[in-house]
Amino acid sequence: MSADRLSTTLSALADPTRRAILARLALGETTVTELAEPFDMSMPAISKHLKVLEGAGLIARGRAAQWRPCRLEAAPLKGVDDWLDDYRRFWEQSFDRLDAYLQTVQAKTSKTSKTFKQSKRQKVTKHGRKTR
Amino acid sequence: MSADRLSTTLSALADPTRRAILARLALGETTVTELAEPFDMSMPAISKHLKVLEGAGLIARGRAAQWRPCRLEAAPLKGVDDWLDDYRRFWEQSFDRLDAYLQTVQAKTSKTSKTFKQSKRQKVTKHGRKTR
DNA sequence: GCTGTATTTAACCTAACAGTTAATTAACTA
DNA sequence: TAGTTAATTAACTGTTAGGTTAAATACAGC
Repeated sequence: MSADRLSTTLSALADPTRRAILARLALGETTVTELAEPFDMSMPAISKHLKVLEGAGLIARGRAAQWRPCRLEAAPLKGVDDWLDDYRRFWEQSFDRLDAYLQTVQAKTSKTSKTFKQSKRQKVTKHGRKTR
Repeated sequence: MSADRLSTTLSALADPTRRAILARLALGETTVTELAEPFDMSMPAISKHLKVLEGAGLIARGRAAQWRPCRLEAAPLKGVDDWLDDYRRFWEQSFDRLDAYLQTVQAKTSKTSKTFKQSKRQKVTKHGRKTR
């Protein structure tokens, strides 16, 4: 019993139904019935998924009459992001090489290399890499 | 059979043994025996973990005589990072509120608020938030 | 071709996971 | 109080995950 926090978070996220639930909750707090609505699945099944998400600290549940409103708790996701940090350089690195290569190619087929100067305000490269 | 890519990636990452293997591979390519060494686990168990990682595209395997060198393939991790993007604001938001609060507190206990001006070169706040 | 080394495959076990239906709890409503 | 709605719990089922040991495969060197 009781795997480490990150393992619990990741295995909670590994299920597409649970990720869809989180996506819905990103739009705002809602009830179990409304959360269940898009899925071709029984209520108890949804209830179990919510329990898993709650166990991972990814949602919190309140109480309002017979409803149990759920809301997103994103804190554990930061744990995933932090873990990813150690690996970020691996995919950014390869894109950097690709960028360099593409610039070389473009420099050869173009009259002036100034055409390819990037704006300093640009936040994301064409390969979807974030600036940090 | 065949879950979606992101689910496959996340469930591969949900196991601490497999994450430890990736951490080792981040240091460089190596053999199965060396990967197995730190774990109190049989070789076939490690072999299965590697198969899962390979299935998720997180490692690639070469061949050199009787050895099968493994190397990290970080591309699927970018998929996780991209998925996280939609949620990043949720934890950053709460830290922003905390920052604001702390600044208010500090402003009250300090003579001059200029003390708290942040350097433009700073990449990460004291709460470990990345600038984007 | 035999022997040793690296690794995988096969067969098996157990526990956990994702789902079901039926019963139960909890709260509002008439 | 009886009935309705929201959600969970209980009990059960089939499948998958993660581990084991023993056997098989692949290659190198003698």
